[in-house]
Amino acid sequence: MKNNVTMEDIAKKLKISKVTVSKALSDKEGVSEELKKIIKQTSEEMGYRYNTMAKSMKNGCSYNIGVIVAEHFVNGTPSFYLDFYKYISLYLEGYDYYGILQVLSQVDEENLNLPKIYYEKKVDGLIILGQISKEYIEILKSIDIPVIFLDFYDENDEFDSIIVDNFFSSYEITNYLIKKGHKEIGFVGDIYATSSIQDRFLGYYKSLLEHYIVLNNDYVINDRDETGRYIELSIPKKIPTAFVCNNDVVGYNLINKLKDLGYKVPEDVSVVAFDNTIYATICEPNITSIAIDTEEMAKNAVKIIISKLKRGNKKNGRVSVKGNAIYRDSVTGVKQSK
Amino acid sequence: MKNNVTMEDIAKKLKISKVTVSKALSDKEGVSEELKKIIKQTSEEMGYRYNTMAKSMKNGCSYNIGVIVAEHFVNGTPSFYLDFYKYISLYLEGYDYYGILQVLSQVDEENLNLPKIYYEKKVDGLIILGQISKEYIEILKSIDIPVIFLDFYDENDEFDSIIVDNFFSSYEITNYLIKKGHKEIGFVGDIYATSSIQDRFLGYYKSLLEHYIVLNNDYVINDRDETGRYIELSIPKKIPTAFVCNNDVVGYNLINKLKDLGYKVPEDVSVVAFDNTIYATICEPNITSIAIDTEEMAKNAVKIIISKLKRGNKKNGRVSVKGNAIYRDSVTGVKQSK
DNA sequence: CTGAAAGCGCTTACAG
DNA sequence: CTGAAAGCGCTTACAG
Repeated sequence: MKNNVTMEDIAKKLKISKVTVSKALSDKEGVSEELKKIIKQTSEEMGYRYNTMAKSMKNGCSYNIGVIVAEHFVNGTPSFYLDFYKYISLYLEGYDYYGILQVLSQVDEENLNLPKIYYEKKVDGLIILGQISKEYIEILKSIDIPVIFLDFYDENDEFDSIIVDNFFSSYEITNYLIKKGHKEIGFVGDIYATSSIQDRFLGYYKSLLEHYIVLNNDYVINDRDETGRYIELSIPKKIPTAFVCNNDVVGYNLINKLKDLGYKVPEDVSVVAFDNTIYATICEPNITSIAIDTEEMAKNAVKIIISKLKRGNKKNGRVSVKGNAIYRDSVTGVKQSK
Repeated sequence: MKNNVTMEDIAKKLKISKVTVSKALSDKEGVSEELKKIIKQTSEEMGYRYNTMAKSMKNGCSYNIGVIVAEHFVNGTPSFYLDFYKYISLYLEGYDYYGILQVLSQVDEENLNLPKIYYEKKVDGLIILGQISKEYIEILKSIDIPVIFLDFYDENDEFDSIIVDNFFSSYEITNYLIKKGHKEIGFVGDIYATSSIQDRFLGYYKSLLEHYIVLNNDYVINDRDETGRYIELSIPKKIPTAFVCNNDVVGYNLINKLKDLGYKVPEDVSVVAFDNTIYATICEPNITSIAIDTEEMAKNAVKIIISKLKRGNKKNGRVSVKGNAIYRDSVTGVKQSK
């Protein structure tokens, strides 16, 4: 079944040495153009397939990158982490590398078991996708191949990471609202809940500051209780003309709440949100939302890990990638509003 | 940086031969328990990691399985094919195999380029995820490693495949409706559009037949035009007490349509659908829907490809995996209906 | 421009 | 129970 044509076989057939075959096939110098052509042709005819593993043995690289994602991120419904992985493997291919996905089970994470692909030298580097426990980060330090984080960073900054630029994305979308004429702008989200909500709040705040708009605390609405469950939104009597919501679900809830209250979106109130999930599009009107730039982030992750492999494991620090605003129908200029 | 402890190093330290080390570490016989223990311990101390590649070289297996998915299936929003992939890599690990995902670009599919991972002998087998062109199937035949299809099958049955049992799933859910007392049951879907809709229709029909319920053609409602776009559903004057919808989106549309017409769901009309997507849960009421058993299908795919690797590339034929009904609030017994 | 030799880190017979 | 030898399929110096 398996064809096992090797360079040796080609060499024998052509009565030359396998060294020459090797050189010709990998376009190294030291073979006449003539011979090279013959070798390549014969190789095709014989159905030769390059054996990456032999090469790997020689230079001790597997040409694989492990992508580790904690179990709870990919349980249940299709996760956008798998979308990250898709782009990772896509860009990896451009460097002749391949991705090996390994789901880190709850048990392995708790027991601090390093991934099997590491112990088996299956991979030359590791991309950690999403958050993992502090303890696990700690043991990751003992690993002797490059490790980077994607969509997460460790507080001690020992590992390079690629993260969403929540701050800047929020700043930009708030700028956009202000450019549209809005001056009374609210923010929906528990600013103590997660660091990403916090950054989104801060970006919103910076935009206000830059435009000399005073932050009105009545306009900052909490969206969840201590357990993280969403709560009924309490809309202030005097309502702003626009809201920045920390995610689509909240945007969706807000819009429905506003409609119940008799407000029109976007005529009376404009709404923007984050994440560009299905909630942005099942909502009436469809919500202008900031999409995480999964592709750009994955591309950066690949670039960084490859450079660590090729040019030594130097520090790169954190790379922030801002989102893409997807403009839809939930925003209007404040002039036309009435 | 790279630690490069080899068996040889362990052997030297212990002043024994690397053969013995090899045997001890892989629990082969021919080493005294005593020595084995010492070897294992020393191996740990020295931070030895097994080099899979060397093993691979010896027996010519890469211990990787390629998973190929056509570009258009994973473009845009998170795809459930990536969910398949997650389970594939999960189950593969149980066999000490790993998955390498390769997205087959439109261009490569059209030009009939075999995956790079095949040419580079990176993988011992291929799982094709989702539909690919007839021409591509044809050139896949020239491949000398096992190839199987997941969620797709070729008409000529040259490859083993794991598919959704649309027929049986539909049959079961219709039985469920009948058990609930329904006798007037409609079907929503263009039965000429795709083979999966057809199978779902046929399963529904079989259930009717078995219960001596005559198929009423007025109850079979088309849901899309020739281009595949969804159309306005034309509800018959005399309405059945239940509907089987070929997917959630259609179920969602149907329910909204029924509500517009003044019917109550499920009080007046019960509705079931397929795929268990978000549309089933954003709908009021939430729709009872048949979820594709991604995990079971992936598990089967892995089992089959591994067995082809180990026990020779024998034919397995088609394996159908039925879905899991997720019961929600869109169905009620016909007795209570009024 | 061409090739003989050594080596990457294991495992598999085969001897002792 | 232990180990010397050969080999998996390449590539990398080094000679000629």
